[in-house]
Amino acid sequence: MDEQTLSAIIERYFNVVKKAEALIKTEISEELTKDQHAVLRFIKANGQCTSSQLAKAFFVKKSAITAIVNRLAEKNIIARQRDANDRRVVYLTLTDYGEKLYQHCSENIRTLAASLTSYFKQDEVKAFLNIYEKLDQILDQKINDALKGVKNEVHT
Amino acid sequence: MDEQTLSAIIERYFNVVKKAEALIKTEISEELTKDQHAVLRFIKANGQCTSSQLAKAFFVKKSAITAIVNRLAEKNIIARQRDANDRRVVYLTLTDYGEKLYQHCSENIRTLAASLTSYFKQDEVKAFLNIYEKLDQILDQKINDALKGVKNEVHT
DNA sequence: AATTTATAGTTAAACACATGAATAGTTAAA
DNA sequence: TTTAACTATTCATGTGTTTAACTATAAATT
Repeated sequence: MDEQTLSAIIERYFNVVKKAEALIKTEISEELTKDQHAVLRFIKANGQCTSSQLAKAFFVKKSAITAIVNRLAEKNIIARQRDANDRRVVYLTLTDYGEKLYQHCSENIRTLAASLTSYFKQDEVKAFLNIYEKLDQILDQKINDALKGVKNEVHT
Repeated sequence: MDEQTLSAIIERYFNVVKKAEALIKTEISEELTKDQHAVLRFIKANGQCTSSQLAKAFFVKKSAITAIVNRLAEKNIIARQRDANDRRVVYLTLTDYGEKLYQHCSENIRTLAASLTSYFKQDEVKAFLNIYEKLDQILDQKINDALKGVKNEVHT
Protein backbone atom coordinates (compact mmCIF):
# COMPACT_ATOMS: atom_id res chain seq x y z
CA MET A 1 0.00 0.00 0.00
CA ASP A 2 1.64 3.26 -1.09
CA GLU A 3 1.98 6.08 1.40
CA GLN A 4 -0.15 8.57 -0.48
CA THR A 5 -3.13 6.27 -0.78
CA LEU A 6 -2.83 5.49 2.90
CA SER A 7 -2.84 9.19 3.79
CA ALA A 8 -5.83 9.75 1.54
CA ILE A 9 -7.78 6.93 3.19
CA ILE A 10 -7.11 8.22 6.68
CA GLU A 11 -7.95 11.79 5.72
CA ARG A 12 -11.18 10.76 3.99
CA TYR A 13 -12.20 8.45 6.77
CA PHE A 14 -12.03 11.14 9.45
CA ASN A 15 -13.76 13.67 7.25
CA VAL A 16 -16.61 11.42 6.19
CA VAL A 17 -17.31 10.13 9.68
CA LYS A 18 -17.30 13.67 11.08
CA LYS A 19 -19.80 14.86 8.50
CA ALA A 20 -21.93 11.73 8.55
CA GLU A 21 -22.29 11.91 12.32
CA ALA A 22 -23.28 15.57 12.11
CA LEU A 23 -25.89 14.77 9.49
CA ILE A 24 -27.27 11.76 11.34
CA LYS A 25 -27.65 13.91 14.41
CA THR A 26 -30.07 16.15 12.55
CA GLU A 27 -32.25 13.09 11.84
CA ILE A 28 -32.41 11.89 15.45
CA SER A 29 -35.33 13.07 17.58
CA GLU A 30 -34.47 16.03 19.77
CA GLU A 31 -35.41 13.89 22.74
CA LEU A 32 -32.53 11.52 22.09
CA THR A 33 -28.78 11.89 21.94
CA LYS A 34 -26.70 9.92 19.45
CA ASP A 35 -25.64 7.48 22.17
CA GLN A 36 -29.16 7.04 23.48
CA HIS A 37 -30.30 6.31 19.96
CA ALA A 38 -27.51 3.76 19.58
CA VAL A 39 -28.65 2.03 22.77
CA LEU A 40 -32.23 1.83 21.52
CA ARG A 41 -30.97 0.48 18.21
CA PHE A 42 -29.03 -2.25 19.98
CA ILE A 43 -31.95 -3.24 22.19
CA LYS A 44 -34.24 -3.42 19.15
CA ALA A 45 -31.71 -5.52 17.23
CA ASN A 46 -31.15 -7.95 20.11
CA GLY A 47 -34.56 -8.02 21.69
CA GLN A 48 -34.18 -8.37 25.46
CA CYS A 49 -30.76 -7.19 26.56
CA THR A 50 -28.67 -6.37 29.62
CA SER A 51 -26.30 -3.59 30.70
CA SER A 52 -23.35 -5.95 30.45
CA GLN A 53 -24.18 -6.77 26.85
CA LEU A 54 -24.45 -3.09 26.01
CA ALA A 55 -21.16 -2.29 27.73
CA LYS A 56 -19.42 -4.99 25.76
CA ALA A 57 -21.00 -3.95 22.46
CA PHE A 58 -20.13 -0.27 22.93
CA PHE A 59 -16.67 -0.83 24.42
CA VAL A 60 -17.41 1.16 27.56
CA LYS A 61 -17.64 0.34 31.26
CA LYS A 62 -20.91 -0.81 32.73
CA SER A 63 -21.20 2.33 34.82
CA ALA A 64 -21.40 4.37 31.62
CA ILE A 65 -24.35 2.26 30.50
CA THR A 66 -26.07 2.63 33.86
CA ALA A 67 -25.94 6.40 33.44
CA ILE A 68 -27.45 6.31 29.95
CA VAL A 69 -30.10 3.81 30.98
CA ASN A 70 -31.00 5.93 34.00
CA ARG A 71 -31.70 8.90 31.74
CA LEU A 72 -33.72 6.81 29.30
CA ALA A 73 -35.70 5.21 32.11
CA GLU A 74 -36.44 8.58 33.71
CA LYS A 75 -37.92 9.72 30.42
CA ASN A 76 -39.96 6.52 30.19
CA ILE A 77 -38.19 5.42 27.02
CA ILE A 78 -36.90 2.11 28.30
CA ALA A 79 -37.97 -0.15 31.17
CA ARG A 80 -35.96 -2.37 33.52
CA GLN A 81 -37.07 -5.82 34.57
CA ARG A 82 -35.24 -8.25 36.84
CA ASP A 83 -34.71 -11.82 35.73
CA ALA A 84 -36.75 -14.13 37.98
CA ASN A 85 -34.17 -16.94 37.85
CA ASP A 86 -31.03 -14.86 38.33
CA ARG A 87 -31.96 -11.79 40.30
CA ARG A 88 -28.65 -10.06 39.51
CA VAL A 89 -29.68 -9.64 35.90
CA VAL A 90 -31.77 -6.70 34.69
CA TYR A 91 -33.38 -6.85 31.27
CA LEU A 92 -33.90 -3.68 29.26
CA THR A 93 -36.79 -3.17 26.87
CA LEU A 94 -38.35 -0.26 25.00
CA THR A 95 -41.58 1.17 26.37
CA ASP A 96 -44.38 1.96 23.93
CA TYR A 97 -43.21 5.55 23.95
CA GLY A 98 -39.64 4.39 23.33
CA GLU A 99 -40.81 2.31 20.38
CA LYS A 100 -42.57 5.29 18.87
CA LEU A 101 -39.53 7.50 19.34
CA TYR A 102 -37.21 4.90 17.86
CA GLN A 103 -39.44 4.26 14.86
CA HIS A 104 -39.45 7.95 14.11
CA CYS A 105 -35.64 8.22 14.15
CA SER A 106 -35.35 5.02 12.23
CA GLU A 107 -37.51 6.31 9.40
CA ASN A 108 -35.58 9.57 9.23
CA ILE A 109 -32.29 7.74 9.04
CA ARG A 110 -33.66 5.42 6.37
CA THR A 111 -34.69 8.42 4.32
CA LEU A 112 -31.27 9.96 4.73
CA ALA A 113 -29.56 6.71 3.74
CA ALA A 114 -31.83 6.35 0.70
CA SER A 115 -31.06 9.90 -0.29
CA LEU A 116 -27.31 9.37 0.03
CA THR A 117 -27.21 6.06 -1.81
CA SER A 118 -29.27 7.53 -4.65
CA TYR A 119 -26.16 9.42 -5.73
CA PHE A 120 -24.32 6.14 -6.33
CA LYS A 121 -24.55 3.48 -9.00
CA GLN A 122 -25.87 0.12 -7.96
CA ASP A 123 -22.50 -1.58 -8.16
CA GLU A 124 -20.95 1.17 -6.04
CA VAL A 125 -23.52 0.52 -3.34
CA LYS A 126 -22.78 -3.17 -3.55
CA ALA A 127 -19.05 -2.55 -3.34
CA PHE A 128 -19.61 -0.37 -0.29
CA LEU A 129 -21.69 -3.03 1.40
CA ASN A 130 -19.22 -5.79 0.61
CA ILE A 131 -16.31 -3.79 1.95
CA TYR A 132 -18.20 -2.92 5.11
CA GLU A 133 -19.18 -6.52 5.73
CA LYS A 134 -15.58 -7.59 5.42
CA LEU A 135 -14.39 -4.65 7.48
CA ASP A 136 -16.86 -5.46 10.22
CA GLN A 137 -15.38 -8.93 10.62
CA ILE A 138 -11.81 -7.71 10.48
CA LEU A 139 -12.53 -5.07 13.10
CA ASP A 140 -13.99 -7.70 15.41
CA GLN A 141 -10.78 -9.65 15.14
CA LYS A 142 -8.58 -6.57 15.59
CA ILE A 143 -10.50 -5.48 18.65
CA ASN A 144 -10.08 -8.93 20.11
CA ASP A 145 -6.35 -8.72 19.43
CA ALA A 146 -6.13 -5.22 20.86
CA LEU A 147 -7.68 -6.36 24.13
CA LYS A 148 -5.02 -9.05 24.30
CA GLY A 149 -2.27 -6.57 23.42
CA VAL A 150 -1.40 -7.97 20.00
CA LYS A 151 0.37 -5.48 17.72
CA ASN A 152 -0.94 -4.38 14.35
CA GLU A 153 0.45 -6.61 11.69
CA VAL A 154 0.16 -6.39 7.94
CA HIS A 155 -1.94 -9.30 6.76
CA THR A 156 -0.39 -11.46 4.03
CA MET B 1 -32.76 0.85 -3.68
CA ASP B 2 -34.47 -2.17 -2.14
CA GLU B 3 -35.40 -2.11 1.53
CA GLN B 4 -33.19 -4.97 2.60
CA THR B 5 -30.04 -3.50 1.13
CA LEU B 6 -30.87 -0.18 2.78
CA SER B 7 -31.29 -1.87 6.17
CA ALA B 8 -28.02 -3.72 5.68
CA ILE B 9 -26.16 -0.51 4.86
CA ILE B 10 -27.48 1.29 7.92
CA GLU B 11 -26.77 -1.66 10.18
CA ARG B 12 -23.24 -2.07 8.84
CA TYR B 13 -22.50 1.61 8.97
CA PHE B 14 -23.31 1.93 12.67
CA ASN B 15 -21.44 -1.24 13.51
CA VAL B 16 -18.31 -0.39 11.60
CA VAL B 17 -18.09 3.18 12.90
CA LYS B 18 -18.58 1.98 16.47
CA LYS B 19 -15.81 -0.57 16.17
CA ALA B 20 -13.47 1.63 14.16
CA GLU B 21 -13.74 4.43 16.70
CA ALA B 22 -13.01 2.01 19.52
CA LEU B 23 -9.96 0.71 17.71
CA ILE B 24 -8.67 4.15 16.79
CA LYS B 25 -8.97 5.16 20.41
CA THR B 26 -6.46 2.47 21.34
CA GLU B 27 -3.96 4.03 18.92
CA ILE B 28 -4.31 7.57 20.28
CA SER B 29 -1.88 8.64 23.01
CA GLU B 30 -3.34 8.34 26.50
CA GLU B 31 -2.74 12.06 26.88
CA LEU B 32 -5.27 12.88 24.18
CA THR B 33 -8.97 12.26 23.76
CA LYS B 34 -10.43 11.46 20.35
CA ASP B 35 -11.72 15.03 19.97
CA GLN B 36 -8.45 16.57 21.07
CA HIS B 37 -6.68 14.43 18.51
CA ALA B 38 -9.14 15.57 15.86
CA VAL B 39 -8.39 19.19 16.71
CA LEU B 40 -4.65 18.61 16.39
CA ARG B 41 -5.25 16.86 13.08
CA PHE B 42 -7.21 19.83 11.78
CA ILE B 43 -4.60 22.35 12.87
CA LYS B 44 -1.86 20.29 11.23
CA ALA B 45 -3.85 19.99 8.01
CA ASN B 46 -4.68 23.70 7.85
CA GLY B 47 -1.55 25.20 9.33
CA GLN B 48 -2.46 28.27 11.34
CA CYS B 49 -6.09 28.12 12.36
CA THR B 50 -8.71 29.81 14.55
CA SER B 51 -11.45 28.71 16.96
CA SER B 52 -14.10 29.82 14.50
CA GLN B 53 -12.67 27.62 11.76
CA LEU B 54 -12.60 24.66 14.12
CA ALA B 55 -16.17 25.25 15.25
CA LYS B 56 -17.36 25.34 11.65
CA ALA B 57 -15.36 22.26 10.68
CA PHE B 58 -16.61 20.21 13.63
CA PHE B 59 -20.20 21.47 13.54
CA VAL B 60 -20.15 22.66 17.14
CA LYS B 61 -20.41 26.05 18.86
CA LYS B 62 -17.33 28.15 19.44
CA SER B 63 -17.61 27.72 23.20
CA ALA B 64 -17.12 23.98 22.78
CA ILE B 65 -13.87 24.68 20.98
CA THR B 66 -12.75 27.11 23.66
CA ALA B 67 -13.13 24.37 26.25
CA ILE B 68 -11.08 21.88 24.26
CA VAL B 69 -8.41 24.45 23.43
CA ASN B 70 -8.18 25.46 27.09
CA ARG B 71 -7.39 21.90 28.08
CA LEU B 72 -4.85 21.48 25.29
CA ALA B 73 -3.19 24.79 26.15
CA GLU B 74 -3.01 23.91 29.85
CA LYS B 75 -1.16 20.74 28.91
CA ASN B 76 1.19 22.75 26.68
CA ILE B 77 0.04 20.93 23.56
CA ILE B 78 -1.15 23.93 21.61
CA ALA B 79 -0.35 27.65 21.85
CA ARG B 80 -2.50 30.73 21.26
CA GLN B 81 -1.25 33.82 19.49
CA ARG B 82 -3.18 36.99 18.75
CA ASP B 83 -3.23 38.41 15.24
CA ALA B 84 -1.38 41.74 15.24
CA ASN B 85 -3.64 43.28 12.58
CA ASP B 86 -6.98 42.10 13.94
CA ARG B 87 -6.66 41.69 17.67
CA ARG B 88 -9.93 39.77 17.94
CA VAL B 89 -8.38 36.81 16.15
CA VAL B 90 -6.41 34.12 18.00
CA TYR B 91 -4.28 31.69 16.01
CA LEU B 92 -3.76 28.17 17.26
CA THR B 93 -0.57 26.22 16.66
CA LEU B 94 1.02 23.04 17.99
CA THR B 95 3.84 23.38 20.48
CA ASP B 96 6.92 21.22 20.03
CA TYR B 97 5.45 18.85 22.58
CA GLY B 98 2.15 18.88 20.70
CA GLU B 99 3.96 18.05 17.47
CA LYS B 100 5.65 15.09 19.09
CA LEU B 101 2.41 13.82 20.56
CA TYR B 102 0.59 14.20 17.26
CA GLN B 103 3.32 12.48 15.27
CA HIS B 104 3.15 9.55 17.62
CA CYS B 105 -0.63 9.16 17.22
CA SER B 106 -0.33 9.72 13.54
CA GLU B 107 2.12 6.88 13.10
CA ASN B 108 0.00 4.51 15.16
CA ILE B 109 -3.07 5.32 13.10
CA ARG B 110 -1.10 4.85 9.89
CA THR B 111 0.01 1.45 11.06
CA LEU B 112 -3.55 0.53 11.94
CA ALA B 113 -4.81 1.72 8.57
CA ALA B 114 -2.05 -0.20 6.77
CA SER B 115 -2.94 -3.29 8.73
CA LEU B 116 -6.62 -2.99 7.91
CA THR B 117 -6.17 -2.27 4.22
CA SER B 118 -3.82 -5.24 3.92
CA TYR B 119 -6.84 -7.51 4.18
CA PHE B 120 -8.30 -6.01 1.02
CA LYS B 121 -7.45 -6.35 -2.65
CA GLN B 122 -6.05 -3.31 -4.37
CA ASP B 123 -9.22 -2.63 -6.34
CA GLU B 124 -11.28 -2.87 -3.16
CA VAL B 125 -9.14 -0.19 -1.56
CA LYS B 126 -9.53 1.94 -4.66
CA ALA B 127 -13.29 1.42 -4.65
CA PHE B 128 -13.42 2.41 -0.97
CA LEU B 129 -11.43 5.55 -1.64
CA ASN B 130 -13.53 6.53 -4.65
CA ILE B 131 -16.76 6.06 -2.76
CA TYR B 132 -15.47 8.06 0.19
CA GLU B 133 -14.33 10.92 -2.02
CA LYS B 134 -17.73 11.08 -3.61
CA LEU B 135 -19.48 10.70 -0.27
CA ASP B 136 -17.41 13.50 1.21
CA GLN B 137 -18.68 15.91 -1.43
CA ILE B 138 -22.27 14.76 -1.16
CA LEU B 139 -22.17 15.12 2.62
CA ASP B 140 -20.92 18.68 2.25
CA GLN B 141 -23.88 19.48 0.09
CA LYS B 142 -26.34 17.68 2.37
CA ILE B 143 -25.03 19.49 5.42
CA ASN B 144 -25.42 22.78 3.62
CA ASP B 145 -28.99 21.85 2.76
CA ALA B 146 -29.70 20.71 6.30
CA LEU B 147 -28.62 24.06 7.71
CA LYS B 148 -31.07 25.69 5.33
CA GLY B 149 -33.81 23.20 6.27
CA VAL B 150 -34.01 21.42 2.92
CA LYS B 151 -35.60 17.94 3.13
CA ASN B 152 -33.83 14.74 2.06
CA GLU B 153 -34.62 14.01 -1.53
CA VAL B 154 -33.72 11.05 -3.67
CA HIS B 155 -31.26 12.17 -6.28
CA THR B 156 -32.19 11.31 -9.89
C1' DA C 1 -16.03 61.82 14.88
C1' DA C 2 -19.45 59.41 17.36
C1' DT C 3 -22.59 55.84 17.36
C1' DT C 4 -24.17 51.54 15.90
C1' DT C 5 -23.54 46.99 14.24
C1' DA C 6 -20.88 42.93 13.46
C1' DT C 7 -17.25 39.70 14.56
C1' DA C 8 -13.88 36.67 17.50
C1' DG C 9 -13.43 34.73 21.45
C1' DT C 10 -14.42 33.73 26.39
C1' DT C 11 -17.10 32.60 30.60
C1' DA C 12 -20.53 30.22 33.40
C1' DA C 13 -24.40 27.14 34.24
C1' DA C 14 -26.48 22.92 33.04
C1' DC C 15 -26.57 18.68 30.73
C1' DA C 16 -24.56 14.09 28.74
C1' DC C 17 -21.00 10.61 28.57
C1' DA C 18 -16.76 8.32 30.24
C1' DT C 19 -13.58 6.06 33.74
C1' DG C 20 -12.22 4.08 38.20
C1' DA C 21 -13.06 2.71 42.71
C1' DA C 22 -16.16 1.26 46.12
C1' DT C 23 -20.40 -1.06 47.16
C1' DA C 24 -24.86 -4.09 47.40
C1' DG C 25 -27.00 -8.05 46.19
C1' DT C 26 -27.02 -12.58 44.12
C1' DT C 27 -25.16 -16.87 42.50
C1' DA C 28 -21.55 -20.40 42.10
C1' DA C 29 -17.54 -22.80 43.82
C1' DA C 30 -14.39 -24.37 47.54
C1' DT D 1 -20.39 -22.24 55.11
C1' DT D 2 -17.13 -19.49 53.71
C1' DT D 3 -15.10 -17.76 49.64
C1' DA D 4 -15.08 -16.27 45.10
C1' DA D 5 -17.31 -14.54 41.02
C1' DC D 6 -20.71 -11.89 38.72
C1' DT D 7 -24.48 -8.04 37.74
C1' DA D 8 -25.51 -3.80 38.44
C1' DT D 9 -25.25 0.59 40.80
C1' DT D 10 -23.29 4.83 43.08
C1' DC D 11 -20.04 8.54 43.54
C1' DA D 12 -16.17 11.57 42.36
C1' DT D 13 -13.85 13.53 38.60
C1' DG D 14 -12.82 14.90 33.88
C1' DT D 15 -14.39 15.87 29.09
C1' DG D 16 -17.54 17.67 25.50
C1' DT D 17 -21.76 20.18 24.35
C1' DT D 18 -25.30 24.07 24.20
C1' DT D 19 -27.23 28.45 25.55
C1' DA D 20 -26.88 32.98 27.08
C1' DA D 21 -24.32 36.77 28.65
C1' DC D 22 -20.18 39.19 28.18
C1' DT D 23 -15.40 41.55 26.58
C1' DA D 24 -12.79 43.34 23.19
C1' DT D 25 -12.01 44.77 18.67
C1' DA D 26 -13.19 46.10 13.91
C1' DA D 27 -16.30 47.82 10.37
C1' DA D 28 -20.26 50.41 8.89
C1' DT D 29 -23.59 54.27 9.49
C1' DT D 30 -25.02 58.56 10.26
